[in-house]
Amino acid sequence: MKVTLKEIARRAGVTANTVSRALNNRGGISEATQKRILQIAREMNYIPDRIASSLRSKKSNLVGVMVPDISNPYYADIIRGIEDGAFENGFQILLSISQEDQTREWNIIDQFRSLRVEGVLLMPSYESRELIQTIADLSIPCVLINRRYMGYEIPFVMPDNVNGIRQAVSHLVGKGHERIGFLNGHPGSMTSQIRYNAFTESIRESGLELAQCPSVMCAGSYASACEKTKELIQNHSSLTAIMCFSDLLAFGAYKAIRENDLSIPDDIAVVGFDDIELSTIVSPPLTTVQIPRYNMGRAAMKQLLKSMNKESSLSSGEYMETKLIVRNST
Amino acid sequence: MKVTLKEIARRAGVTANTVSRALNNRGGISEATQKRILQIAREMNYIPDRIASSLRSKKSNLVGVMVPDISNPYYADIIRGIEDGAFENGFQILLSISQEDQTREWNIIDQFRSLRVEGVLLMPSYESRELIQTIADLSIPCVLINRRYMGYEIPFVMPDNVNGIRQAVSHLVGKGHERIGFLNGHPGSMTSQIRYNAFTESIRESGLELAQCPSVMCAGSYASACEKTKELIQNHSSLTAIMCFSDLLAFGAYKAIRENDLSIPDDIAVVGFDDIELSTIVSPPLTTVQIPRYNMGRAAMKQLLKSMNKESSLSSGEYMETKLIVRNST
DNA sequence: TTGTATGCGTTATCAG
DNA sequence: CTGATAACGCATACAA
Repeated sequence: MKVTLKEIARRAGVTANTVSRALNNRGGISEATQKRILQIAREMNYIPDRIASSLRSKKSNLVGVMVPDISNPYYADIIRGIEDGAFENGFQILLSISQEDQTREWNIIDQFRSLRVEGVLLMPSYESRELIQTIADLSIPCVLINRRYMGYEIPFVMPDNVNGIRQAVSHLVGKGHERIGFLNGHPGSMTSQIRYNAFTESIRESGLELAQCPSVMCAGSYASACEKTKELIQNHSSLTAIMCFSDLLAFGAYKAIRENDLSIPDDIAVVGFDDIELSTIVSPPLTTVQIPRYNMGRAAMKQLLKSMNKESSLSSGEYMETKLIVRNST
Repeated sequence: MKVTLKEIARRAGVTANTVSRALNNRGGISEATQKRILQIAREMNYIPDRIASSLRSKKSNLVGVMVPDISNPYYADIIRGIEDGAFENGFQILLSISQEDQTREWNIIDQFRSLRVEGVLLMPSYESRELIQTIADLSIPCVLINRRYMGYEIPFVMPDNVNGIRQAVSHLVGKGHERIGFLNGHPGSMTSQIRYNAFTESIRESGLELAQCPSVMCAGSYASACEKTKELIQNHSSLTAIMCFSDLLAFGAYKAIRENDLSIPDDIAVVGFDDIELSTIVSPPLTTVQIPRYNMGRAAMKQLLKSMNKESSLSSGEYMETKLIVRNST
């Protein structure tokens, strides 16, 4: 049978109310009785019923986390950061996978609301403005990760893409490269645009000729990266380096370069973005821009807690510093 | 303000009860009123309060899923299967990451109980017998994934490791290999034992001499695999093939083989286990034993639903069929 | 077909 | 310091 406050109260010869105060350490109780009650609760293997507790107190201690794809180690690390942050603050996360599917996203938000989450951490898909608008209208505390939406006063945490690209380009330029290609990601993604702009800007800053630094977009998959890289190097045989939107795409580039009987880094140097574990495993190990994923998760949770406590009514954004990791592909 | 049944009832000129029946399509109501109520509910943007509903109905529609590590794409696919299965049956999953940490595991179980999950899907760490015992004692419907515990009547879903290894060994033998090494995983893991036994058994079945087929264990990481493979090929220079516990370890073996200036597959063939995405990306693409991860997740969910409906009081186990994927490493 | 009364397990607000 | 009482939002049983 289920152990309830009432049961414990009966055994302890007090009322449920007193037991509740003892267990929640809410004071207004003598140390002796509290100790006795705690003892009895332990003996009876009591587990508080958070369903009931939430209903009455209107505090669920739940935070909703919506992530597009769990297979991607990129998100996995962020989630770990979020979880640790939540745990330390007595919150539990409700993790839901949207698979970049808008219908699913709406479902997930409804479920979050239905379970009375106290806040949400979102990594929304490309076009989720309406969703974000709804969240805002409902005034559910919210922090965006990886993306920001201009025109909305919603806090966000994302990598400093611009500086990351700049670090990579500077490195290549420092190595003497003057003809650098850019293998970009999915056309619809905001991040693609940001990184592309950062790339052209960095090229300009370095005094290189943009005309010598062509770029292509690919669908975002390994296979598409390989295909597009082939086009890139066949159309621009003078390229000596390729900057990639992500590590995964860099691996596609690896394949393309190899299949053209060129070598890395001697014929073409390659730089990735993300620093996933795999980057140390491939050969040659990939030079890449590291994103502090775990810390991004923690930072997001921290911001959310602030929002929830209404500490800052002003929306605040945070750009996380990237770091260039030099390995043997450059 | 929060929209409740009562609010809707007031607007519709009925009682909360009637609204409840309308929304839950529970019958005993005229089509006209139901329609009207649904309409009003939609207009008011009503979201059912599952906290309250659970408390009263004693049905949370929640299933707890405990997974050791979310970074591992192996688990990610299983989780997708679970989620899809849950979704189709009106359940939501509560996903928690144990990080193979026992304390955390206990915490997670307590949280599951606290939120009144109706069942749990567990991928427990090496030594969690006590935990499993507790679950059993509480008679919480439960299905284990990847592991089974002898002596407990708990349903499980796991890959057919024995046949998987057999498929791989047969393949190698068919290619003419007679000296096959086995790079095993973490010593404490049950799966390591199973696969090791399956390996020696397969070698015997194939008529090969076990003495020519040495095996080593490694800590389970990429680096440890590399190190142990070096030892293996240095101590047994006649080896022409290595069967690996997992794809990740196979990549460690790749590195070791390369650093010994040997080539894959000409000098040494390599077979992995799991078929993670990466296997197609490395070069040469890895021959490996595919585990139907997504379907394992679905199967586990299916079993759990059965347990929850008490359809089968008998514990049932399920071994999922593996499939050899031949690529260029053999 | 609909309404009324009751309780799920807990916490909040009083009063004692 | 402790107890009595009500309320959270919903679903169940029964009455009308």
